[in-house]
Amino acid sequence: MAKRKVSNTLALAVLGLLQEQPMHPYEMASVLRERHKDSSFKVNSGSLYDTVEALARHGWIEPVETERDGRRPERTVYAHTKLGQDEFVHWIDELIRTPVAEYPKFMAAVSYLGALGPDGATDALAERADHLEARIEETRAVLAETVGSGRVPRLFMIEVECALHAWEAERDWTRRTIAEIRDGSLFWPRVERAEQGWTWSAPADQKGRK
Amino acid sequence: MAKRKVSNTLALAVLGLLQEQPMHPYEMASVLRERHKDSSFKVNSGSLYDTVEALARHGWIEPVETERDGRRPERTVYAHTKLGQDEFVHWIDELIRTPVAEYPKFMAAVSYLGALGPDGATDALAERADHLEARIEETRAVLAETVGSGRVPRLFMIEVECALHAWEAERDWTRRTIAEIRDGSLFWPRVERAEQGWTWSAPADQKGRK
DNA sequence: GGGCATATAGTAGGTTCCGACTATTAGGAA
DNA sequence: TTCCTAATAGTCGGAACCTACTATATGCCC
Repeated sequence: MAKRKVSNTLALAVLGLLQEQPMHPYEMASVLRERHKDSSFKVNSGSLYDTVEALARHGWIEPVETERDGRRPERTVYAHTKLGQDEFVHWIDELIRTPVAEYPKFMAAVSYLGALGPDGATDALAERADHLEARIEETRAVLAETVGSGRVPRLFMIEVECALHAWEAERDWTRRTIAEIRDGSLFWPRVERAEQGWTWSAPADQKGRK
Repeated sequence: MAKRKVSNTLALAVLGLLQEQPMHPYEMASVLRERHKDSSFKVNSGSLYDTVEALARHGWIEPVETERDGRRPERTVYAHTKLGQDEFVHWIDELIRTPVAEYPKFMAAVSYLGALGPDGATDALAERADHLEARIEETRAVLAETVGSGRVPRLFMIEVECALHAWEAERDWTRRTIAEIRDGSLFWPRVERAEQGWTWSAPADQKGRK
């Protein structure tokens, strides 16, 4: 499978918005924020303008007019093309169908959880769990006042439910891990420098060596 | 909180490895792969050399010798510094403690799940669920032959358990969503262009308008 | 013992991405 | 009226990142 011409997912958001109506980049950013889509897409003005240009280069969108309001900077309004419309659907299909490796920062840190020691680790994990809890509450509130009130169809906010589910899972894992460190079921080896590489203490009678 | 000098998590991996012993970049990559850490860190030789250079620039690591074996390219061996050691622990603590926004590609695509239509969506989601299932099985196998056999302490592979948990959650959400689309409990509005913006059909008697 | 795949070690070059900045207008406080 | 802030609209320079490539050495199959 050949690599995508434009791989930034912000491009997906742009294509999505232009399915509805022509827009200029600044408006795209505003609409995305209004609809809470800025939790699924990193909406950064620098990236946005780059992305729009790249999409135009490849013929997936095209400028339809440039307006100027007083002495404000000129704005270029873009519309999607037939090509862009097809690509939009194919891209979504591919992204849903095929999981790709991602490298969340948390996973990287958990890799070296050992470096914090059992107390440092439980402390840091506990704080994370609290932050996650707060974020989960906020998200639930957003869902309640949009989908819950019938103002927005549930399908249009489905990614928020998906994210919510992921955070809940992360919170649960975090809490469970804290508990396992506390009650000793996650054994904490003491690593020591040996003449050749490292040795670590083992839970029962096992001894390991790298 | 001031921004980190080097924010690439690959730098965390480098610091982690150098806590054990001095190494040259190529060896770091090999060791990371050996230990299955390449699922938490994107190990790319180009990025690796850049990252190592950046760490050296900031004084977190330093070159200790350059060797040459026959006519092979020269290799520079690096060691961590006191600064790098402190930074390593602080960085991990921060990453664990404070969740940061990330933008997985799947979330972006789910945002526009509607574009696939109910049948296209269930089809794509089902394929994803199968891929996830396969990945989960593989990961379990890896855990069994390392931690399960007592060759590696569980703490040293804890990030693999964390990832496993996340994938299981994603698989569950995916399966549940497929079921909800099929049985109609996730209502699929038909969106239509109106004179001003868009209208969509509503499940019961509700009507919405953006 | 010739050829081919793989492991070793790193470089080069370009694209993408992002934070920080510019400049104008509108609205309200004082 | 003037000052200050927020909103509007976008630019710019540099860091990060990744792909593709170079070049040597080694093992091994036939």
